[in-house]
Amino acid sequence: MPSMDELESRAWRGLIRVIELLPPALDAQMQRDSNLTHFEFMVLSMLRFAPDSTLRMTALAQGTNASLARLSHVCSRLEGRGLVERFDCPADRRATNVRLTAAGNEWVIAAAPGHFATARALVIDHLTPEQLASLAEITEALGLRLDPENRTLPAVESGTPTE
Amino acid sequence: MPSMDELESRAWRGLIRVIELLPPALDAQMQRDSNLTHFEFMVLSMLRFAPDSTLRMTALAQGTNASLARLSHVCSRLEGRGLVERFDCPADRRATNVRLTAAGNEWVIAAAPGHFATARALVIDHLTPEQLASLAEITEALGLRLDPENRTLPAVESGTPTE
DNA sequence: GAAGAATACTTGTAGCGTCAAGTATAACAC
DNA sequence: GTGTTATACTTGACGCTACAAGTATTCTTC
Repeated sequence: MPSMDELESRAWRGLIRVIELLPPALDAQMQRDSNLTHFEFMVLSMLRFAPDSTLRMTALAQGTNASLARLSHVCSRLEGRGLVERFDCPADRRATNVRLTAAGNEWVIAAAPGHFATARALVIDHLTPEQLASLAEITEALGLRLDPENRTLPAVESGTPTE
Repeated sequence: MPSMDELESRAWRGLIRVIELLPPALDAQMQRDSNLTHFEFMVLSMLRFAPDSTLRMTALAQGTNASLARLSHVCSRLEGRGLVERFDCPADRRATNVRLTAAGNEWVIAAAPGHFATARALVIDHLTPEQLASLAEITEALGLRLDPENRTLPAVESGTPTE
């Protein structure tokens, strides 16, 4: 029977706990201070640093670890609020581009400091440089394994090796 | 302007990635194999190891890192499926107790192996013992900070003894 | 160059979680 | 005892995400 030893169990329960508590905490701050979801903030942030503040839906979905359906809904809302705009991609007419509007740009810029402060207050400031290095290593390893359908990383290789 | 250095940024992005991807992955396996949410599985598991398979709602909420409202909804569904039953707590009539039914017990027991296998396949098997130790340390530190209203840790001070 | 397959989305529906409000009991103050 | 406050939930409405199905292009193969 597959059970866990003490160390494995501690790590697992700790991870689950963080996973249950961190997202609501991030959303709460964002909602309160900027009327945004944490995910919406990520979307706007990615656009902000993209060339011409524009990305294709697929690229944006990959960059934010989200499904296309989820992103589509979110973009509809953001578009309704005037923070982004969508237009057909001239190069590939199946695709649609999303661009940050001027209003959207101002909105992210205003939201960013609070977000970084929260990231520090909730996570970064409580870890030593060694722990930060471990966390980066660990989460990068897990990220590779967790991406089920190659949604989130540019498909550098053809396949994910399965057990 | 509070920004992040390279190491902080890697750790943060990695953590966010895991947080976005792991919960859906856990839910997907549970849903497919046992028709349960990962959270529902946690609820049933906690009850399974509680004395008399019974816990008060508050204790159960703390143990699963959830709000009382969320737990209440979930228990209603589980009760509807006959996996748990609720009854008034004789010691404190404000409180309600939740008990695992026989059917519920069988259901968790059947679901557990698949869950542990998934935990291994997605997380544990990809980490060295040192990384597991780091992860336990890190997540426990973060967990302490993340608990907003002291919901999730047993209130050691005021004491919530069962019955 | 036409059929079939793959890609890139969009949309509708259903389910789960959060928030706000409500009820009932207990504990405390005086 | 009585009034006030705190605790322990429950419930209803709303928002967000997943899933499934649908549409419109592009690619591939022959």
